[in-house]
Amino acid sequence: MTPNAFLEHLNPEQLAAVTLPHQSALILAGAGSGKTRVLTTRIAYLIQTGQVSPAGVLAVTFTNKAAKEMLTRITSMLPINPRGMWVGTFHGLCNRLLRTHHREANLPQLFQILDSQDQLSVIKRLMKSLNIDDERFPPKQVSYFINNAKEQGLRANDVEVLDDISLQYRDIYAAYEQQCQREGVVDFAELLLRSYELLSRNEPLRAHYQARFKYILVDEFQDTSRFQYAWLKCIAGKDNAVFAVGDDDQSIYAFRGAHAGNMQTFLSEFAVSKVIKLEQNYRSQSNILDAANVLISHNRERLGKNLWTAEGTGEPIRVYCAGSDHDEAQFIVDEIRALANEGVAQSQIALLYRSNAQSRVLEHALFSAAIPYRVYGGLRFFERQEVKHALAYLRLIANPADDNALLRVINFPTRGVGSRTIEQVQEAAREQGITLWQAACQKGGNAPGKNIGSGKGVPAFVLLIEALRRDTAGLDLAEQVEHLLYASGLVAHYQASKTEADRVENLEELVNAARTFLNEYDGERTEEMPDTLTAFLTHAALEAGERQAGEGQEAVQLMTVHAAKGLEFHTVFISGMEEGLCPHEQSMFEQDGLEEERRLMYVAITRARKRLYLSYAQSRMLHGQVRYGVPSRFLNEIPEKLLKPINAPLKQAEAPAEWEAPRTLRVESESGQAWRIGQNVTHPKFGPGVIIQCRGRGPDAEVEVNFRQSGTKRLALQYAKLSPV
DNA sequence: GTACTCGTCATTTTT
DNA sequence: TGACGAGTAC
Repeated sequence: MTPNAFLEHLNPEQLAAVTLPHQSALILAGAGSGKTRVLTTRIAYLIQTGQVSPAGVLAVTFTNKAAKEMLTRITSMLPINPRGMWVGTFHGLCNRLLRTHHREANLPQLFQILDSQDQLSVIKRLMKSLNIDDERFPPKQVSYFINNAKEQGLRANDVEVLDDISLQYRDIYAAYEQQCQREGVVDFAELLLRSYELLSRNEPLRAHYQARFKYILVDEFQDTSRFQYAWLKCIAGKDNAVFAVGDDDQSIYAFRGAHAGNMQTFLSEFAVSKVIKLEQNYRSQSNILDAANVLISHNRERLGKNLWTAEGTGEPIRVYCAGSDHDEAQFIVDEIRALANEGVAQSQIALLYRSNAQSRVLEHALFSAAIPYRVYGGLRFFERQEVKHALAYLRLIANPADDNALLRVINFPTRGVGSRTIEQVQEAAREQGITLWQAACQKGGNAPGKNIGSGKGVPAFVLLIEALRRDTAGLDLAEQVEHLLYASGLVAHYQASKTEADRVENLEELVNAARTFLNEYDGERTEEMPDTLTAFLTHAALEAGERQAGEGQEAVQLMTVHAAKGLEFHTVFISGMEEGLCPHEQSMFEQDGLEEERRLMYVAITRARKRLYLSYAQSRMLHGQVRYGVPSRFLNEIPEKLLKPINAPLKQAEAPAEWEAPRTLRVESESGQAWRIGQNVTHPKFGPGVIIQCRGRGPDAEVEVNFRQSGTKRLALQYAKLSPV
């Protein structure tokens, strides 16, 4: 393929972004503006034109899914081995770095990764052994404290101590650090921190990577945390080009550390002279986009951007006022039925809500109506209890020092190792400064040391693990997993259970997962990851797998607004448009909480291609109590002209004051210039803003504009020196 | 070891 | 309301 072939269908802004010379740039990519396309085409273009070799490309994404998607698209454009490129999540890339340089990073090559669950159980165990009151210091808080410190790049020694409480937190952090180091395990935050320390302290290594990665591309840049930004800055150095793609209006993860302010910082620190806005939307019709534009214009903290489409106006946004949450659900069900008659595929219909608890009523109504549906959320494959048990056996085979894995399965399935016995093993390990496995072996092998426990459980366990290690030695990964499932008694345990028999299926699925993994990765064994088993365990920790939900079949899609980011549907229902729910009341306590809620709403609206429903309920069952709701303020922020109330009036009827020119969607000034709701404009005095209302015609035509700096103003077109942006 | 009760709590979530 | 964790009783 010639470079021209994949540049052909790009619009001018996309083309400019794709073909940008070697310099740092910010691409403000609105919803549905072809962001992934730009990113992947740029990589393909750079390689194809010989500006960089695959090995010189570093691309960071936020999810594994996005990384995979990017690789697939690139390899479909170019016949290259993607292995040379570094494409992955921050954590995935850090893992790769640390495996390659484990010695310099002071880690065992086969270090294991703790997911959040594992981290919490390590903390609980640690606190118990230190006799720390978990009422005064809830383990969840402790993990938050540790992750937070790491996110700021702080080791336990660096944490500022203000009082006894923070002293205690710091001490736990220090003990936790030691413990992880001893066990050869690393948590998510540690992956980042450790690799940052590695690069920042090891000058030759840093120079090596800076010389290598000429082109660094970052997806979803608005979701980077402060530390991730620092990491990028470190690896980019002075001379490399960072191509950051993001949308500040879609920043909805501040609560977990995303810092959209990185965009501004990036502009100044990387001396960015090129900001390209991708504003043409290829997804939604203009009523939907205009609503989104006007809504988001109420946010003050913006870089500014306005979506437009060539797709036509489309339908008005339907607004439904329900008496109760049940009514609301019933209304949605009825509409879905009607849509089905119109031929809309069920999988093209999404029901979005702010919080998971809201899905219950909807599910109930769908179920009663026999409409198939899929709920996204809940546990993921590698987070399931039975899968984690099986993985714990694997981890023990790979690394006997993994105390956490040992504790997970020493008595599962039960083999007569009670809590007392476990305590004795822990005590023996602590006294002698050895791992739990070593302590257990003492007991098992009748080696010198205290006699632990009274039963045969511990020796049996030791023998089992040793047998597993021996018997799986010559097998491939899938066979190892399969062998372990039966030899450990896991399968037998679940088969015998009345309530948990369905877990056997997931265990069998784990064998499939291992086989798939083997097929995909085995041919690509590299020096940085020589051990297939550890590679698989890493994969399981870093990539928790699909959210459950029956794949493939036609079904209505239910999910939170957060989960819907990046997706699109023919029809979208946004339910629960009530104050307290959307915007969520909890968000009011947060810094810039309301603006984030508005962005959330913006994301939700821009998921719809053709049809959008907003519904709210006057009463709703919440926490076992009936709550009476008021329509969300966001409804009022959307121009009435774009809305079509389905039943009740949207607002309380206002006393008709003085006569007002009828509101319209568009007006023309006498010069013939057309103005429409949602349009970006600029005024010599008030600066940039967005049109939120249009009234009248001819010489009386006027518009209401929400200016970024000076708020809402009503302007007569005849006099105002307004110009389109 | 399991089955039960009681009390607590209640956004959003990826790695 | 209902899910989950801790603690207790058999």
